[in-house]
Amino acid sequence: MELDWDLHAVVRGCSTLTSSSSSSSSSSSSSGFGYFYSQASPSSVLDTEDQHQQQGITNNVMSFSAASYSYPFGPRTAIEELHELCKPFFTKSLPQQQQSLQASSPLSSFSVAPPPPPPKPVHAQEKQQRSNTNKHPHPGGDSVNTPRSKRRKNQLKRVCQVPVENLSSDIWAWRKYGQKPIKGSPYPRGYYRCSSSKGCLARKQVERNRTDPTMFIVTYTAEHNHPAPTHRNSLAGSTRQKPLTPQAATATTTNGGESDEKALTPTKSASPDISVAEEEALPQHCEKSSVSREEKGEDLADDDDDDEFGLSDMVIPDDFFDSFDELKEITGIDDDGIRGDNFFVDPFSAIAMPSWVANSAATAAGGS
DNA sequence: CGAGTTTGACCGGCGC
DNA sequence: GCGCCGGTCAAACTCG
Repeated sequence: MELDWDLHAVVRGCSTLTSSSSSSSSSSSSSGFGYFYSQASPSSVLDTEDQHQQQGITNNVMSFSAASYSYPFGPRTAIEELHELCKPFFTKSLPQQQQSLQASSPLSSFSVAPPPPPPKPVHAQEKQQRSNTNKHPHPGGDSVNTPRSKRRKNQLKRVCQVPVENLSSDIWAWRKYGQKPIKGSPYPRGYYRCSSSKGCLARKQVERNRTDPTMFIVTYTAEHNHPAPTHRNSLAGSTRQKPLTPQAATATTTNGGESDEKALTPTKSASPDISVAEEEALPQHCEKSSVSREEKGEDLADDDDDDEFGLSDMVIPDDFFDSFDELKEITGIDDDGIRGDNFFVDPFSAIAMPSWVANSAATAAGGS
């Protein structure tokens, strides 16, 4: 309504922070990329909403200042770091060969779309669906697969904080299905669901950080249950994107929530925020540490299934590896690992912005 | 015509 | 139990 920011409903550059660092990190707002998982368990932790509103996102988000970040454990390669970060989320359930695959192609995890577990006897989401479908037997086919899930506390959420400059798009096609003003925040929250697959439960919420308008808070809910699209041009919604002008991009990123969204987003390219593969990877390897469901046991089981399923079905776009090559050139990283400090100068922009991605990001940002 | 966005209404979780 | 507020639906609309 008032904002165009939703166009930037893009997450990229998920920082590779360890959970330990998250616990110790305090706040840092700017150039970092933060993320955290909300724990919507019944008893504890504030839900992300509350966190945002009551404490300010930066206090709760593990912000990551790329420029200043340094490894406490001595020289490591980015790949190793990624592996390290991913371990908790992959090794547990990964078959041996998949693990080796991951090792040989570290970034493969970026394109993995851990889908929601297939039908299982007792599943939080399923229970959720059941109850929802019972209560809301929406005739529409869409609603059958994506029942209203108002059981917030049972939802798995992964929250990322993305600086404006790191906004881009992802390989997934997102369709906006709603936007609401959030109490206490001058900026509305946009609601997106995956439009790549009708049955996909993946959703994300995008809102501007009220304490730092230059940051966007992206909350992922559920997982994709299908492989990532192999080519951007196959993404639904991309047709709406218009060439983005730098001015437009600036406007969208700097106009706080107060700006008129419609004015800024005449083309309605808002949501097809297409982001890089890593966006998807972002929640995963960035920090699958905070899963929020009522029952952690279930969480683990579900995650296992997710990972396993996702990897088996994973599709890695050719462009993706091309992009990685670009990254290596840009960062000076060779196959042996990181060379120099520049890798973390803006690791996400590099990783997340391969040429084709950069273009789409610009389109998305501007199109909005 | 298909796919996406906008937007008001509805529903239910959650806090008091 | 009540009310607030977040999440979702779905009709209407826009755009290519």
